[in-house]
Amino acid sequence: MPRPTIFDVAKVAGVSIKTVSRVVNREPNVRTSTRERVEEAIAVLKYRPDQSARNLASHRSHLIGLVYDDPAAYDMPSGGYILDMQQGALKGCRSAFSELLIHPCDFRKKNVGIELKELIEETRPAGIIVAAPLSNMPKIVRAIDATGTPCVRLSPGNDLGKKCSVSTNDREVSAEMTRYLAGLGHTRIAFIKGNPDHKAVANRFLGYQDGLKESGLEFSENLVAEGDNSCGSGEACAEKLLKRKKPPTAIFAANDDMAAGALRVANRMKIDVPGQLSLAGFDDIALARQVEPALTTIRQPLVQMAERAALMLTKNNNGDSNGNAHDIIPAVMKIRESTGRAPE
Amino acid sequence: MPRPTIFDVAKVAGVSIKTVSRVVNREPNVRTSTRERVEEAIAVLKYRPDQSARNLASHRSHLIGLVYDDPAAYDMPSGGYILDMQQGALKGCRSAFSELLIHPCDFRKKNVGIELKELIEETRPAGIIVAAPLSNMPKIVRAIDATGTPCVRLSPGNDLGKKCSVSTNDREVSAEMTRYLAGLGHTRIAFIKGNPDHKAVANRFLGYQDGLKESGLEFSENLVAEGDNSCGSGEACAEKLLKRKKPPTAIFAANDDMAAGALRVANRMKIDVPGQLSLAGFDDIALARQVEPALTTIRQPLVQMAERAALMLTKNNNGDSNGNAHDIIPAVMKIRESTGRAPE
DNA sequence: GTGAAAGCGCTAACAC
DNA sequence: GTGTTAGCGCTTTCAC
Repeated sequence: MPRPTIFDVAKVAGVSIKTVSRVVNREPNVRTSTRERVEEAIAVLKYRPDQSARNLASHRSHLIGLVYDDPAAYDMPSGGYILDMQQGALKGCRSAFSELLIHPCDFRKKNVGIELKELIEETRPAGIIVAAPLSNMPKIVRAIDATGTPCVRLSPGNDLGKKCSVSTNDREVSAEMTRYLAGLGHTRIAFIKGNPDHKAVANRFLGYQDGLKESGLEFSENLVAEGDNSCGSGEACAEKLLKRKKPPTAIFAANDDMAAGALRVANRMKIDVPGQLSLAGFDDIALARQVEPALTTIRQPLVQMAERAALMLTKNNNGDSNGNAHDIIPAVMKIRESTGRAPE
Repeated sequence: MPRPTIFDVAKVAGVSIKTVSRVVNREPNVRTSTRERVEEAIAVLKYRPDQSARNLASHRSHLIGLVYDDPAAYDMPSGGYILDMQQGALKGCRSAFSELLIHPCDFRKKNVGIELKELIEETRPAGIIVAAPLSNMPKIVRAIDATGTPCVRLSPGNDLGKKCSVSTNDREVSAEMTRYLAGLGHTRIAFIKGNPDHKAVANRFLGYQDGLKESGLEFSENLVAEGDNSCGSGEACAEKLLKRKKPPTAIFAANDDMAAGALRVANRMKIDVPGQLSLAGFDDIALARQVEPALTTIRQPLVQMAERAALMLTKNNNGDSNGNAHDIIPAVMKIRESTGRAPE
């Protein structure tokens, strides 16, 4: 039995192929009852549009590109981050009968822009999702722009510009975490900043400062260290912070990898967590639950963010009259075992 | 200027489109002089065949599918495993001007087979790479077979069958690790088995037994526990093992996630690693370097394995006269901080 | 060896 | 709101 075509669906539904096409492509001007008949026929026949035929006829592809920082390019093992994005993007693509093409790329290479442009021109995706921190890098965004491909940026930081974006409330929820730590009685709350290339992560630092202020706590540069999002940098920062004459009783790291690094240091220095030191991260990657004690962190809704981005690209959900949309999907706190009341 | 089609090339070369097609597809029955004329025309016009049109007419594509167990389907956070495979597959695909389509799927669902078959029929990939443990599951392999798509299996265990595969020497290197632990003076070396669905992981248990024998050590069921590859199951197994009246002085887990779970237990029970207990894993995922102390483990060459698989599918490198090939890429031991001499 | 014609399954433009 | 018709750029027959 050959696989059903649009003609088979049309016959079963008693309509023309054009109407089937309209339903499949979610075009307007189809009566609801007609649409339902067609949808039923599609379900009965298990019809799946042939991508090659669509692409050929429409001069577009139904591929969505997902561009992100290549985890193999350096020792940045936030695999969960990427997998979550893929999962969300895949979900969005499937619901629109599109396919996902993954494009890890290393922004440290001088010619990333050219490589990316070539890659896009070769595969002609219908749209591109760019993950942070690439989403806030001019050379990356310009390269995509040059191909004329629609693009949605994930967590581009504050420079929203003309393109669509999907972000989370990094700043607000970071303030919330800081207030939570203050509420536990901590007065010396340190912060480990992330990779400065990553603008959205920088917002977490601003949120930390907001939270301090809202809790009536003084901000001090002595309680801040700058990492690069890696676990190793978290270790280095924690060591520096904990060696201070007045060490912090709580450390809030801009991501979980760095928080995990800080935890390693605490274990090594025989500092009890959360008895003597509270530790909080951001992202809620799998690692947060695998370390001992499990990390209090903030769950970034990456899956939903990426799904939303894919939908913006595949449906025509994208925003205002200029085709702009800047969605915010809120993050939520996950209180686990690594935070507790401040020591006496 | 619109991009040139096969007609433009035919006109410039003074031949029919069929001849151009023959040249492009490296088919026989073209006079050398004709072929050269066509090739020159292609070069002059910078002609690139339109993939969609090719795919539509030929019912094939230049896509390679990578099928693996969906990490979102359960709490199995071995993200590094998947990312490494993707990286390798991507590398192989690029060198053959093909694209990679990722297909996470949940083998626990009753209708995975049907879903997978539909997905393949929709995208019509030129080949499929199936990761373990899916690669040793009849219902998965059969579903792919039913589509007639060429397929390379990654670590399918011992049931090699007719299809191509790429594996590592799980058994031999596990024996090596066991001998290494024995060489450190350990006589009660426990083993945490992995998910029994995963045949290649089962080979690691056989290797453990080989290593014991080669070291003159007695095998005992009391020193074996069965997990499911997850970090949590590693915890449960380690607890069971360490509560024995004669607890082991070394634990070898069939993967790093479970070894990390065992490490959590040791930390909780204030058992010094590696002073009182040595711990070894398998895979060398990022987590192995992020925990404290860093795990002694075995580096599985996943990147190369997946790259090899992609090349088998894209070039015609695949093996013997029956189109079979069963490549083995050896794994190597990574000795870190979690193993040391047996306590007195 | 080479070519002509007939689709592949869909979308686009326009008719009704 | 819905249908008709003509391609999209290529591969496949099969004839020469």
